[in-house]
Amino acid sequence: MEKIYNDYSRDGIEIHTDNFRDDSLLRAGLKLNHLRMIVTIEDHGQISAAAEALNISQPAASRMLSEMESIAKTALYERIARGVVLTPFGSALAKRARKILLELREASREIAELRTGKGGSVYLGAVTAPAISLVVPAIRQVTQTYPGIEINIQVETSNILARELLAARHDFIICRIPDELNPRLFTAHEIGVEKACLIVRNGHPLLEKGVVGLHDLIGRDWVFQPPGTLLRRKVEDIFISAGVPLPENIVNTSSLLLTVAVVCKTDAIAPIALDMAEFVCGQSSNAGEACILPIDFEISVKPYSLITARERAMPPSASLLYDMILEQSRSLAAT
Amino acid sequence: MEKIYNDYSRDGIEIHTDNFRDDSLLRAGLKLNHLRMIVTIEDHGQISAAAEALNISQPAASRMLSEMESIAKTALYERIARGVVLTPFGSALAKRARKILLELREASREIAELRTGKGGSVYLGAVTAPAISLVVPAIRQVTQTYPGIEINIQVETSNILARELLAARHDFIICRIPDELNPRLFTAHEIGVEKACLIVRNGHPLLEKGVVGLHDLIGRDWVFQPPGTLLRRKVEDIFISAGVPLPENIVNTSSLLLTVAVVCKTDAIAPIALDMAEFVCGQSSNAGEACILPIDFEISVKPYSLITARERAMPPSASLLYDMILEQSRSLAAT
DNA sequence: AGATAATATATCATATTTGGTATAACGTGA
DNA sequence: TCACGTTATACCAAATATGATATATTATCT
Repeated sequence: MEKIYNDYSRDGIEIHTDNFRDDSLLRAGLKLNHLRMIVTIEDHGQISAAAEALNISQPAASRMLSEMESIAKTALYERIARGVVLTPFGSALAKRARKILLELREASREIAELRTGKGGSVYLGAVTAPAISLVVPAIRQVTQTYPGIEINIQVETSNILARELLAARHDFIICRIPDELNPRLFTAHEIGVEKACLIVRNGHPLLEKGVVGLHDLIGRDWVFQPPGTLLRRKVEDIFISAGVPLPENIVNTSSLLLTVAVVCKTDAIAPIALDMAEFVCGQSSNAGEACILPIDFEISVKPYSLITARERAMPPSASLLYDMILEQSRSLAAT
Repeated sequence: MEKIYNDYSRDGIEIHTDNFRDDSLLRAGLKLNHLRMIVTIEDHGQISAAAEALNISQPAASRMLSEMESIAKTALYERIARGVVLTPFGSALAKRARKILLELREASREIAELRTGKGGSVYLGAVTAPAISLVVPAIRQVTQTYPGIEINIQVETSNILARELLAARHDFIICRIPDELNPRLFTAHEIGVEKACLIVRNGHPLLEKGVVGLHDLIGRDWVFQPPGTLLRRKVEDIFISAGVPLPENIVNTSSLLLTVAVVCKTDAIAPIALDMAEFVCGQSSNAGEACILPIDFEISVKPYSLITARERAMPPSASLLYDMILEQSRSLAAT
């Protein structure tokens, strides 16, 4: 008989697990739908709501939960005022169940990718800067290796992206890990620092100065993102650290388009991500009328990382794109 | 209704996955026993052998496989001369199936641990040196935190341990990754270098010299492990590099006990792992008649690492012991 | 105490699963 | 061509699952 090779070794050495016959949950009759049930119970906190989400009647859901308790030989939930809450046993099982169902979903995805002969699909999110500087070049590369690959990119804030990753709607993300989320949930490789710069319109008076300093910026007009945003606080910190009065004439907007439009048509100064600025100032459009103001200080914001959820499966296509982006960031760092 | 907290965040922010309703394998009726089937087929290469392993008849196994192909909408195996081989689709599914079943087994283990109130169980393997220098101290610590924890340690060579890990019979291992296995299958943290030293009996003539050099060792009697072993090759390399003739009067044995016995009763010199030597020379037994020979060179063998299988689940008790060993190795490195 | 929201249990009907045995079909080697 | 090893299919019986409706029970709030 031809030898069956696993990919454990370089030269085909067979390594077998046992066939899981001793697994008590398996032996007792646990089913995949039980796993869906407990995950849905954890999400909704009510048996009737979970039943609705799973398209079964409430008594059917209740009985399925009782079945699970017989299988696990322990209480998995208890009633509270309005609904149920999982016990530590139930939570432990729900956590595993979620991972199992995610793995199964990735199996579905992988088989679908293999079956269609396409290059597969990838779901990723990125904050704006690396979306442009890293993802776009890597996409160009990967579509040559995987003709027909389907790439889904969400460009959003780190807070939103991190939650989408945890909710398993992304394979990986490029952003920073928000302070209010537990960093142990993630695996992160720092791949860049999100630098910013100031842009002004072509012909702006400050451009005649060569390189400008903080003091040259006093009393000027500004376009800023809303108060509290990261970039804005960073610029404010630079002013405060240097003992320079904060800008006073400010337009507030979170829209990059509006920011650029204002900058092009007025003498306002706007801080934006360096990668974004290089993109904007290189376009042969109205936006091409803006340019980067040479300054004698640096605006660094927090680093961003290539982030996955811990112990999360990734299909081959996503792994490939991940690796390409990582490589791209190393190339950029080396120049 | 009381808020249901996942452990995603520090202050209880709910993040929901969808309820997996779009998962094509799930919708099409995939069952956990299908997963057992395909894993067992991959392991055995024959439907009749897999049927036997799963305690069902051959026709039942054959039909189950056909069912799976209907569910996956693709061919998962093809017949060969004697038995079957998995297609790339089948292999992809088997890989995921194995992970799912391992996760489920860990769920069983975790629930059993929680239910019995014991400290849980851990399966680990270690090569001899760190088994003594790191695992024993960590075990002392962990049994205080987890009274009743059940720890299973296999002390073996790296080749054997790595295969046992891949076969999911260990939670983690401490050894080096064998050259013939694919290192991408593992996650490794280097935690120590397996240093070796020379031992001689108390009263050995060389002890009168204070610190001895390579030239002092010419023409002496030796006890070595068999030709080709790591430590022996390392010592031979040291001699060759210094242009010193290799030892000629050699006893070959892989038995540590025999090695120590010979050293105690003759003027032979033996290289053994430093951690082992410190253990051996500290005993109030016959072995206590040996001591470490002060030498003016160092015998380093390959580093050893704390190793897990990639993307493998670990129960809390195993994670705790893993972390303790890692901490222990950092403490040792800092002194 | 009563109303309300939610869960638990009983019962039923129908469908599905699951294992077996028997045997046909296939692929290979001599 | 035949023998052998292995898989594939047909058919059957029994068990199990799965959903529903009806209604009992529980917990909380007013």
